[in-house]
Amino acid sequence: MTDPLTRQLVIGQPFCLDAVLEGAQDFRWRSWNGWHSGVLSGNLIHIRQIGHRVEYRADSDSDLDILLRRYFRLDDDIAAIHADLSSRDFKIASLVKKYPYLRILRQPDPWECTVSYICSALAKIPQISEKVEAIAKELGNKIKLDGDVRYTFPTPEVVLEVGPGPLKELKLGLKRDRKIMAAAKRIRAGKLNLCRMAQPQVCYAEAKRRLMGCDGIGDKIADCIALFALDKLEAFPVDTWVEKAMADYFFLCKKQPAGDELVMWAQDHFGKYAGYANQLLFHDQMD
DNA sequence: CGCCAGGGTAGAC
DNA sequence: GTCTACCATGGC
Repeated sequence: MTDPLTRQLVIGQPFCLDAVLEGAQDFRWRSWNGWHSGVLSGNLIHIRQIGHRVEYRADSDSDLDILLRRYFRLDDDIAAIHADLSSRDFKIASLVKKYPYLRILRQPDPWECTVSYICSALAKIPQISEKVEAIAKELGNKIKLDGDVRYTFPTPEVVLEVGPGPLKELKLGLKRDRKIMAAAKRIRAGKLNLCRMAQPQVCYAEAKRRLMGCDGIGDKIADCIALFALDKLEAFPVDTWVEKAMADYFFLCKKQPAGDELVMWAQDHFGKYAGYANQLLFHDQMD
């Protein structure tokens, strides 16, 4: 093992790491000794912002610049996205001004994202985080950086190999253990190819349909996975918070459509970046 | 103790 | 299509 490396990533656009990670829909970031500690694609990474750059430390020789640029979606023209959303809706325009640094992340492991959102049902954010971390600690590999100890997230193969016992013992609740096993089986059977679904040639509708083919994955969880890990920016996850925000801002005097109808209304109203609008509405409710 | 929480499902109308 | 009970655990 080589010594840890310290590098700096040049951002080249308005960016605030603390704001990005605070609003991030990724449950694996921790504070550690003045750094943000996270596990990305099996790498333990420490990051912090220095001026207009992001400084990071990691053990890997692999090109983490590319990984982080993809993760933070620095390839998005965020100014153009904000302009497009603002021109479509007055409320969203005000939220863009209020939270200019909020971003969607492109999570590198759609399987981890899937398990995370299966864990998210009827749970608070710290509880979701604890469940995901418990799974990693139980079945992942230990990784260290400086004095920090974390765990990689186990692949579906590992989850299948150890069988249903370990997840059951974690007492995840609401049949979450069985739902995770079921999703892993669909991946093994080739019925759920998450990596292929992350490609642009697989459209949002197909990705969502395939995700919902899993027992325990409905509209909301499918939209979360599509938005945060499968690069489908028109996805619009409707949870209790977003539903309330929509009722307050857009359906005060009208009857609010339910389920899929509301998602389609949002996609028509907000356009191809509906996911960013969703992120703004959700974050504002949390705030 | 009672209540509710980033959902999903099956069974009842 | 819409409503309801149920699934389980932890925090308040």
